[in-house]
Amino acid sequence: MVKFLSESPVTSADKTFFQLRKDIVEGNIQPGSKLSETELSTKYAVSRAVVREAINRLETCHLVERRANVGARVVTLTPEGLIQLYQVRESLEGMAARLAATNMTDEEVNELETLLSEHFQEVKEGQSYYQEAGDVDFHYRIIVGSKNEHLISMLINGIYHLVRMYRVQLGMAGPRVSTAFDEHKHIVQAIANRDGELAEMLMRRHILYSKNNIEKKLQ
Amino acid sequence: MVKFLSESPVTSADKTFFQLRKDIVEGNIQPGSKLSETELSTKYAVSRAVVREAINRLETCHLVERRANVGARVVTLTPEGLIQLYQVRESLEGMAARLAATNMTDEEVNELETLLSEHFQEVKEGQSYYQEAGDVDFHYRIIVGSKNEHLISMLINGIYHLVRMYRVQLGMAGPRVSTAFDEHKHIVQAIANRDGELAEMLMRRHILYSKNNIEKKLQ
DNA sequence: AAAGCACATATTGTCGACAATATAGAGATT
DNA sequence: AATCTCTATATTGTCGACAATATGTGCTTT
Repeated sequence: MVKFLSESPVTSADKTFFQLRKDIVEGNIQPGSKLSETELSTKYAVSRAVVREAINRLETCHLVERRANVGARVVTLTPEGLIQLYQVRESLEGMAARLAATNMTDEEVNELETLLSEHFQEVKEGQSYYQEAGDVDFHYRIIVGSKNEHLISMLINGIYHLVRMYRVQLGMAGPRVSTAFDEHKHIVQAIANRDGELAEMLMRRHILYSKNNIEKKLQ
Repeated sequence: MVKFLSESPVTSADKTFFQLRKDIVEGNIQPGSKLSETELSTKYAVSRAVVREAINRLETCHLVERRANVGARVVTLTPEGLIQLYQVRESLEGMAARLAATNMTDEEVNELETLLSEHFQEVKEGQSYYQEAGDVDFHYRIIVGSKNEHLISMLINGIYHLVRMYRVQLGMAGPRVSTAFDEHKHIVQAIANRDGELAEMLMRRHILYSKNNIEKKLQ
């Protein structure tokens, strides 16, 4: 169950994949830049086969684009891409919230409420540097709480890293601080009331606002 | 644009991937069975590296599950899995229909209407053996018509092959013939009227009915 | 007899080398 | 001068061999 959150690399290809993904998402490897297999294999001190496997996995995350016999490049971010990404995210996370309202155990709901109050303390004390981690954790729990494997996989393996990449590239460390917190609170209330429809609607709005906020930065 | 429909294999790993996917989806390789790398490499006359890459891609389609140092098995189908799959499909294809109503060109809408009338002829003449291909084509066009790359990729690379696999395993060659046709007709009308909300709702119902139909077979 | 341990075996993970392909640049041609 | 062709080079695709790991078998021990 927690396997989605604590990805523990067991194989060398795993480690290389996680490292590369981190480097791309956090901007250490620039969008549009080429991923040379030989270069990376010397850099990370592994064989080319390992790097190839890592790049293949990055491709399925939509973090790199690969052309046969040519190579892989880190995706370039575009305003259209951001809009399309948030369209999908709105739909999927809305669905996750709806399912979570039905499928989360009482204990999981309690933990979500605890997380929220911790979050509240941090916001009150102005510890905005915990923001991103807190926000990611909040969304993660609801996604996992949906108990739908396909949904979980698409969001956590696919969408989320791209979202983070956009945030980093646009220089937005965390989400909108105080307003986002209120939105989180209402979503949790709806889930605690087992009101799936409301939870979905609130989550969709929450993500829509978030998109609008990011779009402002883009222009 | 058409790249999603006409996947042309250029590399040896591509061909192996397509072949394996076909064999799994069409039931030539049974659910739950082990995919031995050495065995497959002799069977398809390619190196183990090629087979490994193909299996990796199958894993990202959720057609096989892999455990490190142990190997890959074809997924086993469960009633819960089917329900979760159709939950996601309902949401995503509903979204696709909504976006298609906005983003399809007039020409694409015309082609969709043409396809539908061809389909109608076939149903009238009782050529139900064209059913599945026609149904798949219908859904494909709307998905591609959404013009959302993420959505297209998730549905066509991920969901659809699993759906087909369930259909084959449950012995349902095509979808429900006559009623499904009417549903298709209404969806196209909504798209032609550029009524995204209605198109989404009708598509969701269409998939819901389809799910109910399959669930009956499961018990 | 059941449980635990050690070892043999088969499978996956990793590696370096070779083959096939794309790209850039020099030279030839109009 | 511009374009085309050919070649050299670098990169990716493929392969077979070796290393590391998991699993099953037989033995030992209680």
